[in-house]
Amino acid sequence: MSPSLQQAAQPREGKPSPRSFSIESILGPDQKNCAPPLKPHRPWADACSSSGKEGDRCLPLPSLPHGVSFPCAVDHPVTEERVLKHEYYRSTSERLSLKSEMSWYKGRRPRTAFTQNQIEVLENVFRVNCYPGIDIREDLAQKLNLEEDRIQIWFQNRRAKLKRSHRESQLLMAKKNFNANLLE
Amino acid sequence: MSPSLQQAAQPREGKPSPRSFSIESILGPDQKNCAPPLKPHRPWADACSSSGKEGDRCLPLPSLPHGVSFPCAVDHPVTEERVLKHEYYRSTSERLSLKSEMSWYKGRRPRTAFTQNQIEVLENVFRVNCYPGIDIREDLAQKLNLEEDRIQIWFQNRRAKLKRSHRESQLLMAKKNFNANLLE
DNA sequence: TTGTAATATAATCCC
DNA sequence: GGGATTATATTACT
Repeated sequence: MSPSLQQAAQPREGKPSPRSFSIESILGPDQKNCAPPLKPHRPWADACSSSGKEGDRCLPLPSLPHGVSFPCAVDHPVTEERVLKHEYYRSTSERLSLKSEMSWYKGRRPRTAFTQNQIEVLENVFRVNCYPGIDIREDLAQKLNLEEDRIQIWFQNRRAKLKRSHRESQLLMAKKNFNANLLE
Repeated sequence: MSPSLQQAAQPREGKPSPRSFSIESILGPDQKNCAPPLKPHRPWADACSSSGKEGDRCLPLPSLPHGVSFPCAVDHPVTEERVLKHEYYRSTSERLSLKSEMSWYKGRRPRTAFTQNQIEVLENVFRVNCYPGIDIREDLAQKLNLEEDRIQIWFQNRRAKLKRSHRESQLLMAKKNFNANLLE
């Protein structure tokens, strides 16, 4: 136990005001049934509500009218932040067999299909610079008629891919060397 | 040379270009945000340098078939040579100039995977106080068997996340109100 | 089944 | 501390 920090929790920054609480009370008894973390972060999803097409079934969003204030000292219900994605998916797994019902389970941006030309340009840029700054990305976005966000994600994934492939080839080489040594 | 993608070329600013690539005119002037440099103290990165065992976290590095270089920043032989000696750019001020060419990042701490329980506790504390002082963090660290540093970073990221979600829901509401006004 | 766009978040840089 | 960005791990779609 650390009795000393019951409420010694005073940030020297003097920022927000914590209340008195003990970690024990938090760590303590029930730490199950607590809050599901996370939030969606899907800006494009609001298109659903205005399109009217499959609007209301688009998101598993709970009540959103949330006027949560940021300095989170007191009463903010983190709980409402989102319905946990995986749980949601799993609980509706039966429905997934029906393709026609799929649409309402997607809280995900529709996968972008890059054209051959777009990929070519991106690859060429990547070859020279795999960390394009914001201005380059914007420029590319405009020229390729893509959102800047797609570009950024693309580079991110591309770097990951490069790294992966490199790692693999390294492994392969290591194995080769290993075998070669055995043969000596 | 890539015949079909000249379209991407838009000489916005003149800058030294590695090659006669048309696209590189786009990315020539890349200033910042390129490769993450190194931080002074990273105990966990020890294994990375020099020793034969290239940690999996240490980036894919110049151990490719010699002569074949990395697709990124290929046109900087000097750089690549330097790269071979980790200590070199790690300790020199020159590393700043290498920054934009260093696409590989060596000493990153392995990503921590928190357990469900750790997250629950952290979330619970966060709900009460999202700016825990050093003493609380230390206590948490001890109780959750984590480094205090992990805790601090967690809270930092958690605050960022909250802020983001708050910002987004505000935006959403604004849009809704906007649409509602249109319908009146 | 594979490849990869998208997502979530820990770690890092820079102010 | 915050903002922006990166690396990384994972998910899910084609």
